[in-house]
Amino acid sequence: MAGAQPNARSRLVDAAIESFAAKGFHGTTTRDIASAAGMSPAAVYVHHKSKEELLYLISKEGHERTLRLVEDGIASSADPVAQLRAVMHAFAAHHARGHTGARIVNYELAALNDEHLAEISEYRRAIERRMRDVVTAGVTAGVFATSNPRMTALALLSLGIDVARWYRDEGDWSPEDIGDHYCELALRMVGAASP
Amino acid sequence: MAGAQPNARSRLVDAAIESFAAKGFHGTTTRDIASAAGMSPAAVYVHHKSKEELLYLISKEGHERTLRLVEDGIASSADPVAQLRAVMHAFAAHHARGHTGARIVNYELAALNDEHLAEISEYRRAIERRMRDVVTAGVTAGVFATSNPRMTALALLSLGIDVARWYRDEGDWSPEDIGDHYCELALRMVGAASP
DNA sequence: GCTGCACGGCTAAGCGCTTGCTTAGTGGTA
DNA sequence: TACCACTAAGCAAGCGCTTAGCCGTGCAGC
Repeated sequence: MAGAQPNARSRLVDAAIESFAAKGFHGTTTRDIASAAGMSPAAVYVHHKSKEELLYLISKEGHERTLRLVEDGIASSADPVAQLRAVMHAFAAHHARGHTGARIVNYELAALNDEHLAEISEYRRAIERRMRDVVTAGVTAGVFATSNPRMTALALLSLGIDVARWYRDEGDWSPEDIGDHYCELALRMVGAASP
Repeated sequence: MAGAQPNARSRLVDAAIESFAAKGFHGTTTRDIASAAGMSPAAVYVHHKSKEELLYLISKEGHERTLRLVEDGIASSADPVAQLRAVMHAFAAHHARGHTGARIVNYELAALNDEHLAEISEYRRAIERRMRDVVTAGVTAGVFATSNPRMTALALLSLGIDVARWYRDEGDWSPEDIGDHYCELALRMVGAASP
């Protein structure tokens, strides 16, 4: 019936993101994904090896983007205060704007197979390390003051990640609003000197 | 073979908590639950109406406990600073200690049916209202200072909830450690005067 | 104190359906 | 004619849940 669609593969990925985010990996059937992409169930397997690999693809892409975003924030300045501001703003706004994908990235790790999970965990450790480094750099420089830099760094990421859980597009706040306020919260959490 | 077990019903609930937390509601089969409780698949339906109702039971119990915990923290004092300290300590420590159940409470809402979800959502709104009231009371009293009390209150709950996602029993920190540090973070987030 | 039997917790077996995925083939393009 | 994107049909396995019946227990009648 339909001829070749040049973007069928990515349409399937988009459909999978929508479905996994709404119903979870195990709550989504390959038929859900196919019909959300406007194709027959078999089309999924023309373009992708398995349902799990589709999840891995989404998870990997999402983690890469998040790591890049954190690294860009750090690279934007040599000052820990400015770094934290940049990272937290981008991180929180991203988890609001991209909450659909971010839900999969953060809440469907257990559905990955062992090999894929090991690879994805590496990204997560890298992200945590980057944030920890920003906080400890600020403490060392005397511009931050916190009794437990490691837990504080984890809490900063945790706070940003959880935005993906509660954020709604129809809500009162834009991703930008959230980025702004979370910036203020982050600076307070690390005990940065008041402006 | 086996005789009557007086606690079979609650053993099935415990098994469901373990299974749902580890593999998610849709990733868990009724056979998983039964065998984790040391029973045959049919035993689940002797004591519970359906798999969904088992989830509802766990979710309701968990939400009740969380709401009570927040209310107890507020009732412990008339001072917003002391109230926030009590609530945040209990809330964060609870999400660490009870991370297994808390994961179901916070991440499996979408698997509830419409009627059950409506009931559970009422609990969540009540919890949010309580936290918002503490923050606004502090702002009104002049002991807290934040540019967006509503978002700050949501962030406080969000921070506590996400503990359930990342906390591991084998980690370096006890629930008490987390309660202590999250207290400090919370007071900073609301802009409480330094001690 | 013993027997017979109703009761209720639990299981073996399996029903109808859905799952992830495969196979064989169709139809448009070059 | 060869190719490629895609589908119709369906397979084996696993799903939530039901049914029929077993077995240990407790109690009425003797």
